[in-house]
Amino acid sequence: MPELPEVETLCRQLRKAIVGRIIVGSRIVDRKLDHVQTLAGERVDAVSRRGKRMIWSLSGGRCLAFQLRMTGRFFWVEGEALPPHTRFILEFDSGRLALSDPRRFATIEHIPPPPESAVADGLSPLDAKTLYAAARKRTLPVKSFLMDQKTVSGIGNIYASEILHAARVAPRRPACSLKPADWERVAGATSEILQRAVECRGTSVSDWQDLFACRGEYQDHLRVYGRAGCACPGCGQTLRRDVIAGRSTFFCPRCQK
DNA sequence: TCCCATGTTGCTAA
DNA sequence: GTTAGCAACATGGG
Repeated sequence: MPELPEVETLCRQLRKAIVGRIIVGSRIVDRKLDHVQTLAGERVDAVSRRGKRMIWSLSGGRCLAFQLRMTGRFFWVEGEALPPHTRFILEFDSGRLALSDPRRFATIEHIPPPPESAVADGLSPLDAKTLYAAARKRTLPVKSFLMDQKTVSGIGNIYASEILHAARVAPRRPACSLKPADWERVAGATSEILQRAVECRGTSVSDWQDLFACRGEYQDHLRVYGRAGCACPGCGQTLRRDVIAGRSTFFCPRCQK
């Protein structure tokens, strides 16, 4: 799915577009979403985010939680034409919101207001000591550790490679083998990269688009993702692609130790 | 035709 | 208990 920066981009845009507004009507296009109850008459009181999950607080007291997974996108629609692969439509008096999702992996859930989460969000400052402690007994590759959402939420496949390159840590190292100094660099790189990516409205390596169908710009700042065979921007060594836990992983074999 | 894809879950086996 | 590996979900692009 979109990773944290892409979901954060949507949250910021949606806050301006729909918070305080009443849902006039909702329409389910994809029967996989038949369980979503009617939303007509509810007001959207807040739009928030937990990692890659977006949560709307509704005036009725409940919340709607969206997981966009791989290809879910929200588009603001002012004319008649709906985007391709529209699965769900929400109508406001100011316009319509379409959930488009070619692969149909996205999920929508009605949930009670969620309690405060114990998991650190990738956009908030991370504490290196907490990461070190959480990884102490974990032998899985540090890249998988960063992506598993249980310690830090929001990091996906693209940003995991970027973060580890910036922190000069080899992705296959067991999580428990990182020293406190390594975690300091990982923590710093995570905040820095995710914040930059939010400022760029995400990464459009394939087809990511924001609420207004604009591409992000962080793909112009990627240093390793998708660049196997290219020179490492740090040292000039040829970048490699390996598969870790079934996912493409890009790294520099010289400057990442 | 084959392989790949920004995610998550659940199964099996080591 | 932990982890690796795989399949599943479903579709489109190169």
